[in-house]
Amino acid sequence: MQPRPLAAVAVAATAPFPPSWAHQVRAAATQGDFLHAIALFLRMRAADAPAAPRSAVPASLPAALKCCSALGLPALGASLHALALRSGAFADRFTANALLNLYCKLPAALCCSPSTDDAAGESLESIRKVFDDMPEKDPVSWNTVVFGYAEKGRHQEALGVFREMWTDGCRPNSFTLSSVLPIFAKCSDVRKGMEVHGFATRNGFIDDVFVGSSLIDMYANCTRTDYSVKVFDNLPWRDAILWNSMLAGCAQNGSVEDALGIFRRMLHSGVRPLPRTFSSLIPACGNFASLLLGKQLHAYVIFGGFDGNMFISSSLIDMYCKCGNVSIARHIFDRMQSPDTVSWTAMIMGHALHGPAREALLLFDRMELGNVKPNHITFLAVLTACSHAGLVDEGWKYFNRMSDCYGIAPSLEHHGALADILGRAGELEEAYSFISKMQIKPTASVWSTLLRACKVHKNTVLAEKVAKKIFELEPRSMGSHVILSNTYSCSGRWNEAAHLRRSMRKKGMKKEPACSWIELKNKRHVFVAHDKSHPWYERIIGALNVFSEQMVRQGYVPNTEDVFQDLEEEQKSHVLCGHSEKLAMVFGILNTPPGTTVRVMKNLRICVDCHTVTKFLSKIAERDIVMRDANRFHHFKDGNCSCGDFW
DNA sequence: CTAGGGTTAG
Repeated sequence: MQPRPLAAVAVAATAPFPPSWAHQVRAAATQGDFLHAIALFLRMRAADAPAAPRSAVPASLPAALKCCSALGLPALGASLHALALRSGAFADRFTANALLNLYCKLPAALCCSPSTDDAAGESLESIRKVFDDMPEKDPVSWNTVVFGYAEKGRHQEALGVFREMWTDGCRPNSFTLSSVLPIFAKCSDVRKGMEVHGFATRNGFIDDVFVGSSLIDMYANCTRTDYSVKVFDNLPWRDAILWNSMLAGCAQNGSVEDALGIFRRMLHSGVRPLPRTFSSLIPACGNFASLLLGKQLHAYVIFGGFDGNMFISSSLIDMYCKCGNVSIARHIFDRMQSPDTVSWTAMIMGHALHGPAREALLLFDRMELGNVKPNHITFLAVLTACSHAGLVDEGWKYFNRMSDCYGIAPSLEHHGALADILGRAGELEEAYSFISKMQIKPTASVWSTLLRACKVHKNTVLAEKVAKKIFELEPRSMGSHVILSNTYSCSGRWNEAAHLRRSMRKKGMKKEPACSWIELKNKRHVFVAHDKSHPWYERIIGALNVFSEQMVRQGYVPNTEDVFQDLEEEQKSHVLCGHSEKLAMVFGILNTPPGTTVRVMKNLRICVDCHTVTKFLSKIAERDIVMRDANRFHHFKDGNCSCGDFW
């Protein structure tokens, strides 16, 4: 925004006393002091001031309308609309454009509509009506409407106006492009996005930072970060938001390394990070499950004075939970002044995944008492807690509470969670009939929670019935084939198990290789099951054998239930030795000082034998061991596990 | 008077 000293002087010279009302209103609005601006405007009107000339209304209406949209004041906006029509100010395109903007910015819920049941449609109508009635349309008018429709999710209408603008002889500019690009980002339409990219290049908009960041974001949303990088690298200069778009693009596409690289380049070129830089980076770190990286970023957040931002705190809570340190997460949570729904949800989910799950339910009760409204994800977290704690009655209670008290309709995921609760608790038939009676068509993943429960509770008959349902929906479901085969193996039905494995091979299905990893001194060590080529393999197996002698003296019996192959018992226990989580865990114990907590991550679920062994090891080696599998966290301490052997 | 980037689940 450029200061206009000469114009100001000119206005002041002609006004009754300087500076004029209109000038003051505009100045306050420009500075973002919307309340002050609107107060001034109203005072001017109320005084019916002799001091205020007739020209003061058209001169300050655009600013006043801007305040209404910024502050969300629909009723005042509507009366200004009437004033614009009465006073003839509507003929002024600045006023008309500001009115357009008002109807575009107001959320549907705030739109004053006599019959509130169609507030959204009402606001679209208001936009169209103002637009059609405008005496003259300029590029700003077109851009405002395109943006407004796009923002309200009316993509087709927005693109319609975009085309209409062409035929009306108004050329799109950088504003238009940065309103249209997010549409193609949302629906992942790279082809259309590239057409816009081409247009921007041909018409000299390619160096515009707004167009640039929209392009970067569009390509990233279409999983084409390679194009995002090209756009980014070709820009002549980059502001903080551009760096952020590129960083978020990498982070959302799962490349933490690239995101961190951008972060370093950003710092290196002297651009100060914004709060959003961290709320993009930290979740990526959490998904990468790197506690070391996460802690470094946390340190940066503290030194940079970014703690206190709710987005950042929530993402830190989630990151620490996902990286296996729920107590730091809780520390951050307890220090937040007013955690919002997301913060509570992240913390509840953290406790649900780490156990004791009761803690999650206690938090939920506190959240309700504190009048923070849970949402559908909060209930997923609560149901997860019930599932992990085996609380069937509580599960039903929360499942019903969701719609009864908060008007949230249970989604497919909520149904899946409840089915999981019933199944894990051994109420297999009830789970079966619950899934069968769902109003939403159950997916293979809902059924597979029950299949897993059938395996745990050794109900082969029901397992076959459930597996049939799954294979109808998803014939190549790898996990379900494995579980069914294991269910057969468990009950000694080797022929069926073998048959199933043969048919899997015929279909070309390969089991995802199990792997576990551990971070030590800024380095991640990955272990694949039975990978003898690992330089530490022999030493790890040697140590494992020493431990296992002690374990056997304390009553350890190998549990070969989860061994997929049909082998002799001794061979089976040999197979167990090579499991990746054991390799990673022993590697951790051998390479860290006594007393250090060992944190292991695994891509699949932990097997029964590894769980037992880890309990023994936590006692024998006197270590706290945190193990994250595909489903939850296990905290092993003094021979016990936080999951209570129920997982 | 108009435009760009973010947090919670699986």
